[in-house]
Amino acid sequence: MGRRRALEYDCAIRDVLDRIGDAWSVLVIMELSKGPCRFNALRRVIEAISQRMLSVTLRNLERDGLVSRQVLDTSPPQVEYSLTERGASLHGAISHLAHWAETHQPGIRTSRAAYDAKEPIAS
Amino acid sequence: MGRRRALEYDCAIRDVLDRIGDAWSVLVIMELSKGPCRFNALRRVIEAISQRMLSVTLRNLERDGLVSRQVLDTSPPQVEYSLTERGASLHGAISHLAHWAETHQPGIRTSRAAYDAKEPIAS
DNA sequence: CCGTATCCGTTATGATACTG
DNA sequence: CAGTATCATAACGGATACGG
Repeated sequence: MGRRRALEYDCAIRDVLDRIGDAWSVLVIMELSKGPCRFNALRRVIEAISQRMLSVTLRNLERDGLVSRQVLDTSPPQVEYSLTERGASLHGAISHLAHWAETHQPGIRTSRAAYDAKEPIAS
Repeated sequence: MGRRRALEYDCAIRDVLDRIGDAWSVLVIMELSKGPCRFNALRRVIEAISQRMLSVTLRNLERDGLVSRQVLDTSPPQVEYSLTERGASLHGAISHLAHWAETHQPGIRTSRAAYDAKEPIAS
């Protein structure tokens, strides 16, 4: 079967990872932590994201109360997204992990290279 | 295309989430943080994990230098897994996120319920 | 401008069977 | 006990076209 929800496992951390473990949520949260942003503006910044995935990602974040959606009453209707207080606090927790990642990335890359060297593609 | 590596995005946090974002890595790290454990013992504890996924998960964690693998010279050969120092430090970073998750889970569930109530399955 | 709906290829993963 | 190989399948995500 697919990957998601392999186990409910009433573990709070799973709830969070199911949300931010995907490819885009973290990037969106990071971007919104700089300030409110409109849909297409986000698209331009994250550029590689498809319209569909940005839409899905934002909807999920909004559903969890991490992002708020504000429809502006302008001539071409605009929609502005921003982090809620909860989203901002999550951003803090993520930053902690991001700091760990930056600190250990060199070591991890070294480990990977060493591991791969021992197990060549062909046997 | 598939889900993984939608964007390389030279962002260290992605490297970490690509590793621990999956369903099992966090559970394995959590379990090993309690102390060394053998393969089938892990299987029993995490119970819902398939043999294949435990194998794959452990291999990836080992590749990143987060887990060490020790073959014991016993009659039926046994293999003991344990967190490396790096793995232990990641566990610390995860714990921080886990704490956030536990703190905010009730609020998130409330938000989800409210959101879903507004958008019924049938329109 | 801001999305949603559909189609469809790619990938992750469980089941099963087999090896050391 | 501790894995690996193969297969089938469900889920993910991009492209595209359309709607508000």
